[in-house]
Formats: sequence, structure tokens, C-alpha cells
Amino acid sequence: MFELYQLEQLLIVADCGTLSGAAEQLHLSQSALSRSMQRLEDEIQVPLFIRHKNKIELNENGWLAVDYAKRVMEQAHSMVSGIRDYDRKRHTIFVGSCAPAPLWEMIPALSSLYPDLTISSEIRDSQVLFQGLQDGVYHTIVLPYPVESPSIFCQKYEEEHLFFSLPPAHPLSGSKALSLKDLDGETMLLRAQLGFWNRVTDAKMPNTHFIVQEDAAFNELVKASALPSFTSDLVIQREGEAPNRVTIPIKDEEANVTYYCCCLMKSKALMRFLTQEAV
Amino acid sequence: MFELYQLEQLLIVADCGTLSGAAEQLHLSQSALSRSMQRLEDEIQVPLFIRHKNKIELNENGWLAVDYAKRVMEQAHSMVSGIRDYDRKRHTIFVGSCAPAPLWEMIPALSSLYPDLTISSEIRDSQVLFQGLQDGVYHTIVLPYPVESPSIFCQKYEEEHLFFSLPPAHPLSGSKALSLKDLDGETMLLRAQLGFWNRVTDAKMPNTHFIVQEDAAFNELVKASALPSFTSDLVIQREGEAPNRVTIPIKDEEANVTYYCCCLMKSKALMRFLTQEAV
DNA sequence: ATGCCTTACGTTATACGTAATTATT
DNA sequence: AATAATTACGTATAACGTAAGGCAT
Repeated sequence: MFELYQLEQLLIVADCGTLSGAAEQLHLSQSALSRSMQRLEDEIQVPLFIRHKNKIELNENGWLAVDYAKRVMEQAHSMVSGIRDYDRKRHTIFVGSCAPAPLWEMIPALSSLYPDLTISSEIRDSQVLFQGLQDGVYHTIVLPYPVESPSIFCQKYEEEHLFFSLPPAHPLSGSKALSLKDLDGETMLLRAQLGFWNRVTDAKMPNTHFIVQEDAAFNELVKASALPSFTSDLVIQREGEAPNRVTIPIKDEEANVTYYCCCLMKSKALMRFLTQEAV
Repeated sequence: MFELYQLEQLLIVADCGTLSGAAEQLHLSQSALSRSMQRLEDEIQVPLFIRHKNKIELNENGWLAVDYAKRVMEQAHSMVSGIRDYDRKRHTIFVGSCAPAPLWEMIPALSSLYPDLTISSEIRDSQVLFQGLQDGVYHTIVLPYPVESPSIFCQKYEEEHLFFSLPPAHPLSGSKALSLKDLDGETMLLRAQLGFWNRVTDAKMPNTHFIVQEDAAFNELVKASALPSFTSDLVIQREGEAPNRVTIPIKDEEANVTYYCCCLMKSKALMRFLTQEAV
């Protein structure tokens, strides 16, 4: 049987039109390539080239062979990528969360518990997460409500409480507590990728103009801006109090969420990280 | 990139379950196969085997690799057979005839005119031949009637006249000439693969019982039998008079046919054989 | 004790590079 | 003269076989 490297060479030869050009691309001598193509013809037992004295060109068989070779090489490459993907997935824990905060402790906890595995996380709507858990897209998900199902293991993870983060000069910065609607209509800064929190703000602050900023630049932007924004107990726990900002509790019950960590019952072992200390 | 020989080896290993068994099938030493599979893993950069101290087995990646490898090897094999088929067809003249007799001279004539080509012939119904000519299935066909079409080149080839071949003891063996219906109802010997002649006999001799015999054994059977059969001027020209048989002309006009040789106008050059002497 | 896999080491086969040859532009 | 392909010959590399070692049944 011929070998894949010969098919690769054939494709380059077809592309170049000359052996010498193809040989150069292949970092191979002209003569080596010439003989390699001869061996290919010998293997198939059919001429693939029309040989002139100082010119070689593909004949009809040759062009057909090129078509076949492309398909075989594609197959071979998709074999490599397919297996690599499969292996990667086998070594990855896929986590889906309705909000960013739970991931901050979960990912390190899972990493330290499964040091050989990769943790892949994404923030999605709760319904998408729930469906994805059942479809095997996620190994574990974090929802803002508990799930009751015999096939799903669900456990309370942590709470998060939303606060307004106001510049001291803001008219309401002296308040003890505020409602979401109290700031509705203003322009606010908002982190990107907030997950289900966006549902809350959209519902309760329909007239607010949100300037959405990626996580990385968000804190800088807040520091340099006089616009109100949000923070939460988990954010503060992670990043400390924002300098030059007043943190004011939000009275709405939507501002308080309890996260629940779920996985399929058969993967219950995964949840060991809940009972261990995070690193 | 890995090579096809490694995929072939992988398939045998998967089939055998052990390296030593596979190595034997592959006429290869155990150690060579062991290293070859290690190289395969190195190429894909993913483990394919679970290695115990004195046992090796495919892991999940490995089984997936086997699936892929099967497909790649199939592709490679179909590449070889596809190209060979294509090449063979490029070197074959496909001839279709409504009856066997015209082929007896045509095939040698074409062979001597195109010594590098293979001649493939078959006997089919006239409509099938006509369609096949237009579809490119046949390069040239022989019909029992002329064709008038601007895209088809058609030329008279030769005539054939049907005779009864009777044993001397047959009641009608003294006749000067007979009609097909004169023998209808008897049991007759008939060559297989007679093409359009079968239409004639079926139509005009509906009550006759035909014992059909392959060409090879037909003459022997006729010699040893007292049953009537057919012959023709072209058969006699080819094989000589049958011994101990009386040849009687058939009066029906269907017993006389003129063969026409047709090809697509664009392949008219093919028909040079018509103007040359047969070998 | 036998079977099975891996590793080390020396060998062989196969593909390679260099160079010479021929032919074309 | 320059470009391009093939062929001959010596070489290098990559796969191979043998043999040794470890481990399990």
C-alpha cells in the first residue's frame, strides 16, 4: 500500500505543476520526489503522469488520484483532530453557571480536586444550563434556584447579595438602603457576562442605560467614573471594597440569590469539592 | 503525520487484542509493533492504549481511533480500486450487440486496430443498447435496424440468415424451405445469449419448448441429439457445416436480418474498423 | 513456567541527497 | 544558458529483529 506522505506529495505536485517546485515546498530533492511519485504509480499499478523529457503532468488518472488523495488526507486530519478533541473532552470538567460569582471559588476548588483535568466554564441562562446538564454538555451547573428531580443531585452552594456602588457625590449616596427602581432611568456601569443578573436589572430597571464593560477593564472604569454601578458581597470578598465608592444595600428580594450546584445523580462524586476547602 | 501502515497495524491489534498475536498476523516482531503503536500515539499526541505490565488494551481514544482508521483505510482502498477502474475503462472499448454473430468479426477487428485497448462486449436488447450508446455505456453498438439521428453515425455492417438445422431423420428434413411455424410445438435446442433472435422465436414459435444451452456445450449437444435447432450463414461461416445435419432455409422475413453498426458522431473515428480487413 | 509487553542495541531496508545525463525552452 | 526530469550511486535515517528484563497468570 502507498503511504500518506505520498498522497501529501501528490497534492503539492498537483498544486505546483512541476516536481522541482513541489520538491522545494516539501524540503525534498527533485529526485527523491520523482522516485516517490514513481513508487506511488507502482503501488496503484496505473500511470498517473504524462512524462515528457523535461516536463511532467498529471494524466486523467492522476487528477482522479488527486481528488481521492484530498479526501483521504482530510479523513486522516479529521482523525487526529477528532481523537484529540475526544481526549480533551474526557479530561475536561464542563461547568455552567447562571452568574460569574460562584465560579470564582468553584473553579479553583475543582482544579485542586482534579489536578489532571481541565475546567471549562461558561455563563448561560438557567434553562440552557438545565438542558445542557441533561444532554451531557455540562458536568455540573450552578442555578439561582434549587432543582427537584430524582436524576439530579442538587445542593445549596452559596448566597450573593447585590449592592449599589455609588460615587460619594451621588445624590443617593447617603441612603441606608435603596430599591432597584430608585436608580432606574440613570446611566449605570455594568460588568459584561453577568448571567442571570441581567434578567433582574432588565426587569426592574427598564429605563436605565447600561454601559457594559468587560470584566478586565470594569474596575478601572468604575474608579475613573462618576456613574453608579453594582457590586455584591461576593465581589467585595474577592476584590475588596472599591476605593472612593459608597456601597448601599438593595432592598428588592431579587437582589438576594442563593446558588445551587447541580449535577447528574450518576456524577454525584463530582460534588466532593463542595465539602472540601477551596485552595 | 502517521502513516497508513500504522493504521493497518492498529486495526489488526484491535482485532487480536494482543500485540504478540497481531505481530504474528503482520509478519512482524512483537517489539517492532509495540514501537510502531507508540509512534502512532506520539503522532496523535494522545494515549490510545492502557498499558499494564504484561498486557495492553485500547482505551476510549483507541477505540475511536480504530473507527477512524477503518474509514481512512477504506478510503485508501477505494482510491486504488477507483483509479484502477477508471484507468481500465479508459482503455476499454465497450461494444453492445443485439446478437452474437456481429461480434465474431468485430471484436478481432477492433482488437487489431487498437491493440492497447481491451474490448468489452455484451449482448442486450436493442432499446437498452440505444440508450446505453447515448449514456456513454457503449462506445459502439450493433442493431438489427438502421438509426437516423444527427448525433449518431450508423453504417450497415453485415447480414445474417437463419436456417433450421435438422437431423436427417426428422420428418421435415427433406424440405426445400420451411416457415418458423412449421416447427412450432416441437422441442428445439437453442443457444444461450441469442439476443434479438429470442424475440423472433418467441413471437413466431410460441408453442415450442426450447432447451437453452451455453455456447460452449451447444455444438456437442446438437451433435449428440436428435432435436432440431437453428443455425445461420454466419454460424456456418464461422464453424463450418454441422456434421450429420440438414440445413434448411427459413422463409419468414424475420429470419433475415441486416446488422447496423452505430456510434456517436463524435466517436466516428472508432468505426475505422469497418473499412479495414479483419484479422 | 509460560505468555506478554517494553527497552536496549545492533542491523537492514528504504527513502534520501548528490551528481551526472538528457532534453526542452 | 537555464530549467526540468530521470537515473546511478553512495549515504543516512527510520523501522526492524534479536535479546534481555520485568511482570502477571
